[in-house]
Amino acid sequence: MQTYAPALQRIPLFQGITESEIAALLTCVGAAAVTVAKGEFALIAGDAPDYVGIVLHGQLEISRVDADGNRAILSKIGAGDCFAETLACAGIPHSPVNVLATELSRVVKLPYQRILTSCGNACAFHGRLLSNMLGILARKNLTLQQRMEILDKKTIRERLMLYLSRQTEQQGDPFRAPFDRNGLAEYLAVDRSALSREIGRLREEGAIRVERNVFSLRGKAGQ
Amino acid sequence: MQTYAPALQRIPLFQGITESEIAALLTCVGAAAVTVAKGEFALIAGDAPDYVGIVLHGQLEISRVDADGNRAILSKIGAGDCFAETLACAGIPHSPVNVLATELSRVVKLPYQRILTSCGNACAFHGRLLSNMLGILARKNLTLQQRMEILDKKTIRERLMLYLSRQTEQQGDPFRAPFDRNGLAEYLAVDRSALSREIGRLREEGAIRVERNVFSLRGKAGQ
DNA sequence: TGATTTCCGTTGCACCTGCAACAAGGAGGC
DNA sequence: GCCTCCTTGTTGCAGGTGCAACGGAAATCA
Repeated sequence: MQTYAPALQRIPLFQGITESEIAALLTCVGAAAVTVAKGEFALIAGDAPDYVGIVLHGQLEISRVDADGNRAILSKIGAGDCFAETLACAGIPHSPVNVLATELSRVVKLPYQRILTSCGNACAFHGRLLSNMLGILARKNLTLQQRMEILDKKTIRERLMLYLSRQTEQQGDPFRAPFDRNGLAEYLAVDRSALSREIGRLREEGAIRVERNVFSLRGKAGQ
Repeated sequence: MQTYAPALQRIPLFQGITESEIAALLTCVGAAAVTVAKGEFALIAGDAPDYVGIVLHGQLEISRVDADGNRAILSKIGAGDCFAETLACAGIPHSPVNVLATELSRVVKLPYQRILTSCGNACAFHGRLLSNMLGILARKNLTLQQRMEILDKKTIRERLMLYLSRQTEQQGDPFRAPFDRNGLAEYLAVDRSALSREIGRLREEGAIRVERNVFSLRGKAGQ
C-alpha cells in the first residue's frame, strides 16, 4: 500500500528519517494518497487546506483567481514538491489558491492536526518531522526576503548589482548564475532586453565582467 | 526572576498558553533574559542564531552590512516582537544580520534546540509552542508572498490596483488602508508623488474613489 | 489663536525602462 | 550539411516614473 515511502525519503520534509520510520509515520498521521487526473483539482479555492500536500509524481500548477475571473499562475510543482503547507501552518480556513493537475498526478495528504499532535507511540522521528517543517518554512522565508530586498530597488542597475554582490558573497567572485537571461530578468522582475542593455553598460564601464551566465564583480583591470 | 512571563502571554509565540505554563516553559527550555544597552548588539553578524529572541522592552534595529560597508536597516522591532527565529529555524550557522539596540532594551533568548526537543515532563504546551512557531513563520510567509506579487508588477497602476483589489477582497468595498501616502508608496515600492499622480488619474477615470486613506473600487456611478 | 510640522497633490523635466522587432550565434535534430 | 529553435545582444520609440520643488490643507502643539 504505502509503496511510496521510498520516494519520500529524499524530500526535505522527511530528511533524517529512515524509510521504515517514514512508513510508520504515514500510518501514524493518517496519510492518504490520491490520484488527480489531468484537469482536476488537488485543492480548490475556498476549501480548507488542513493538510500538507506532497507530490509523488505528475505536474500541478498553483493559481489564483481574481475577482474579475482572471487566473494567475503562481507556480508549478512536480514530484517531491509540497503544497498547501504554508496555508495549513498559518491556519488559513479557506484556500485562496487552486492546485490544478496539468497531467495525471498522484499526491499524498498529511492531515496537519495529526502532524502537530505527536502520536502516543514513542516516535522520535515525529519531532524530526516538525523540525523539518520549520526549516522548510524558514528557508522559504529567507528566499522570499532576499528577493524582496532586490525588488525594493527601483532601477535595473541597483537590482542587478545587489543580486550580483549577494551571489558573490555566497559563491565567491567569478560565479555562475543559476539563470539564463530570461530567468534572471524574471527574477529581477525587469524586461529581458532592458536587462541586456544594462549589463552591456556595466560591462563597458568596467564595473563587471560577464560571459554567458558567469559574472565577476572585478573590473577589467583587477583581473 | 521570571517576572516577564505575564508580558509574554500576549505575544503570538505564546498564544494559548497560560501564564503559569509559560513560566514553566521558560525554565524548561532554559530561557535567558539579557539587558542590551543602547548601541550594543543583541546579535552580531557572523554569530550563530541558535535561539529565538523576544523583545521584552526597548527598541532594536535589524541591519545588514554590505561588503562595501554600507549598512541597510531592514526593520525595527520593539516590545513583543521576535527576532532571529527565521535564522534559527532555517539552521543558518552564521547570522547575516546585526540586531542593534537603539535604546536600552531587554530581550529573552530561547535556545532553539531545546524548543525542538520536548522536555521529558509532560508539558503539552510545548507542542503548542511549536504550533505557534509554525504559524508565525507561515503567516510571515504569506505576507511576503502577497507583497511579492505586487512588486512583480511593473507599473504603478498595476501595483495599486492589485493592492486595492486584494484589500477589497479582505475588508469589503469601501476600506481604510493602514497606510498614509508615504507608507503606501513604500509598500508598493514606488515614488510618493508618482503614486499620487496615478491615484489622481484613476480617480479622474472614475475607476476608483479616494478620500484620504479610504478607497473604493466602485466607480463614481456605482455609488 | 497662531506657529510649526506633517501630509498630500501638482508639475516640469530628464531618463530609465518596457515593448517590439531584428540579427547573430549556438545547440540540437534529421 | 541544413534546418529549426533557443538564447542573447541591439536599437528606436514612446511613455511611465523618479526626482525635486512648490503650495496648500490638515493636524499638532504651545
